Amino acid sequence: MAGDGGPVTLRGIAERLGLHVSTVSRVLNGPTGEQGRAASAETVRRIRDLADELGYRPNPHATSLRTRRSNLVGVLFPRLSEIVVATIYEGVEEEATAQGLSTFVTNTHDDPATQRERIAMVLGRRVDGLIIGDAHLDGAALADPALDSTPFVLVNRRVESGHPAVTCDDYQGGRLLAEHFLSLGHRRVAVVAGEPFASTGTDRTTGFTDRYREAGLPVPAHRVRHCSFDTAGGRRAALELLTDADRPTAVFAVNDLAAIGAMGAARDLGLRLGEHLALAGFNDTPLAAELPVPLTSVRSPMAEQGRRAVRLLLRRIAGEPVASQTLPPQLMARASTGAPVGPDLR
Amino acid sequence: MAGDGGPVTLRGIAERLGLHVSTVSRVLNGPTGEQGRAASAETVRRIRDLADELGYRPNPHATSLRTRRSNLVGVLFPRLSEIVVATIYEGVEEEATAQGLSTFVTNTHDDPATQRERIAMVLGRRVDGLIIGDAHLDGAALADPALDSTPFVLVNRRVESGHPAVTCDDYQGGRLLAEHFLSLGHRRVAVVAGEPFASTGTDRTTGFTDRYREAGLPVPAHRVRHCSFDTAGGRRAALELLTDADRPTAVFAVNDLAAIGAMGAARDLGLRLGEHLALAGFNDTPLAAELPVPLTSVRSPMAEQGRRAVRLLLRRIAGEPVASQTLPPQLMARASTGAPVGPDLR
DNA sequence: ATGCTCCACCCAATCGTTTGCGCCAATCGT
DNA sequence: ACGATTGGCGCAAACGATTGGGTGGAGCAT
Repeated sequence: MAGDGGPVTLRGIAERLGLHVSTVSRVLNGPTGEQGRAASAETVRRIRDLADELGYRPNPHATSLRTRRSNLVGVLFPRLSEIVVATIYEGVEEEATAQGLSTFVTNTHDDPATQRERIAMVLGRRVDGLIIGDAHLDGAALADPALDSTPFVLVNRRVESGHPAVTCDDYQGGRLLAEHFLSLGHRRVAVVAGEPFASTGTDRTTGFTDRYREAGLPVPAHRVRHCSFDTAGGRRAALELLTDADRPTAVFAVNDLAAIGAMGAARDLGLRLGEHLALAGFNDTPLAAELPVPLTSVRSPMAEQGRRAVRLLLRRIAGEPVASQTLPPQLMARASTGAPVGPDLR
Repeated sequence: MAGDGGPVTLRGIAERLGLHVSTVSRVLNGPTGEQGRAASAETVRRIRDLADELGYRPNPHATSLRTRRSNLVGVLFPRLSEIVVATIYEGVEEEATAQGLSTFVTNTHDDPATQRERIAMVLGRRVDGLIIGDAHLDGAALADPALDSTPFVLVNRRVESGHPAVTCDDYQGGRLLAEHFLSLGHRRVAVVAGEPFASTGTDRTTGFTDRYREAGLPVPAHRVRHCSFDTAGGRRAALELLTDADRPTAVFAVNDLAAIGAMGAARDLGLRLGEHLALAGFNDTPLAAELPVPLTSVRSPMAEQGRRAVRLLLRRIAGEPVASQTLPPQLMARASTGAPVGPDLR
């Protein structure tokens, strides 16, 4: 089909048909419905037939150059190898594809310099907008003046300044878990809090500690431990918390990965989950339920966040007013959280 | 700085300087080194100064249109939410960035129709080449004639027809594990084999069973169970294998996720890992070591695969002859694999 | 003075589309 | 029968960059 001479262009089609390229362009861009007023019904048919006989695909570079619209969006994440992020991205990709957009996705490793560099890079690619999933609470990287001319929305993490974002209601998620721990009778609790620059971690932590404070059991500062979001960080933080003289009976790790690290720490200390120690994570990743001791976690709508972020961005690009959205979390109680046990237990 | 009138173009710079755009283009494209022969030293300086005072970034659409080179590569994976894949992609992205390329990455969910559609999509975006990480052994989706005109390489999975690929030496990895099980004295072993269309699973399986056959202990067909690559699949397959009358003493799951599913199954059956049952995975994902019972696994160089795939693709694009590469795996023995125990145990 | 070589630039075509405008013929109204 | 519509297309100018081919003048040797 596409055999002949190089890629099929509008001009190629026009010449074969003895028409002008502008006519062909109008027809091919016009609505598929019978009547635009692009050309006569007969001509329309001939053009359409030849176009897909030849497998014509418009050259996006030419189109973008002319229209100043690239149908490209840039997507920034700390690291795609984290399942939560990857799942959000799946939602982004799904919706973007549905809307005829392509995405440039890139890992910034939460490094401010890389963030700036990558923002510059996608902007250089002339994206129509960007979806930022690695924002730091202070919004530093977003202050780049180059961003003034390109619309963007946040996803996954929000920012203090209140830029439009789609996130899980992390604060509420933290409260849910606190509620759960309280109902189980845990009074001495701790938080593996993740990175202080990520709203996911801080909001979950705040929701949790707020609820505990309201219950008259404020969580002391030394029982809130910041750490990296991975297993290694969770492990270290948990180790410190659990070797404390006054060991907490329940630990909330602000994501499942950190929780798994905490499991490792508990194992090393000879503590059995659900018996000696209650442990909960966040995000309800597919692993949580399969672990030897199934992990209590808070389910957050990840792919949905991604889909909504795309739609939000589209509205921003269209110049419509937009507001942030938060999606409701859901508690998934499992065996890793049980009633507290007395200090006599070893 | 970029304040004034719209985006900075070559023409804008040329006009301000009273030069011709072609001169500016040559200077800005020329080597940074003092002496091309683009223009006088003085002119070069003036152009460079103004260009970065104004924050000039060439419009990639215009460049691509003219040069027929997009510096874009398409990347196909089954699903980015699998950590192995995501890690390979990190390698791809790192190297691509280093080489001045941008990537379109997309999830095909191992669905042939989606694969074809996505290939068409990235081709439509006029990528310079593609990196395919979701190939099926039969190479069906690669037969698309549209692919004839665009170079591509495989990563992660190879294909029967031998198209250039960068993979882990999965066969060798399977053998390593068989060796390990043999040295521990396991004679009745089983394989959670993953999807039959993915070379990763089949090669690991074949390596494993070959080694056992060589040891005079062929693994019967009913002890090799195909399943999806996720925890659910691993769980189901393991459940079937472990409820067999003649229960195997050791199980090799061809990836860590399936292994975790198998852990769930073992847990449900009351089997303790490393005591009643030896279990091993593949890929040595960061979780493996942190699990309550640390999981024996085979480490495969994932990011390195990605980096090499990019370099291989670049050579292909340049028209150089290329050959497939396999990277050596490495056994990481941990507590989940222990010596076999008699049938009396419960 | 003449012819040559270089240097430092400029010219203009081109990549493939989009889009405001204009033109010609057929049709319509009266 | 004649001016006014209108349908159906063609024209040409963009969009921003690259690149093969000039061109004019300075510098040099003869």
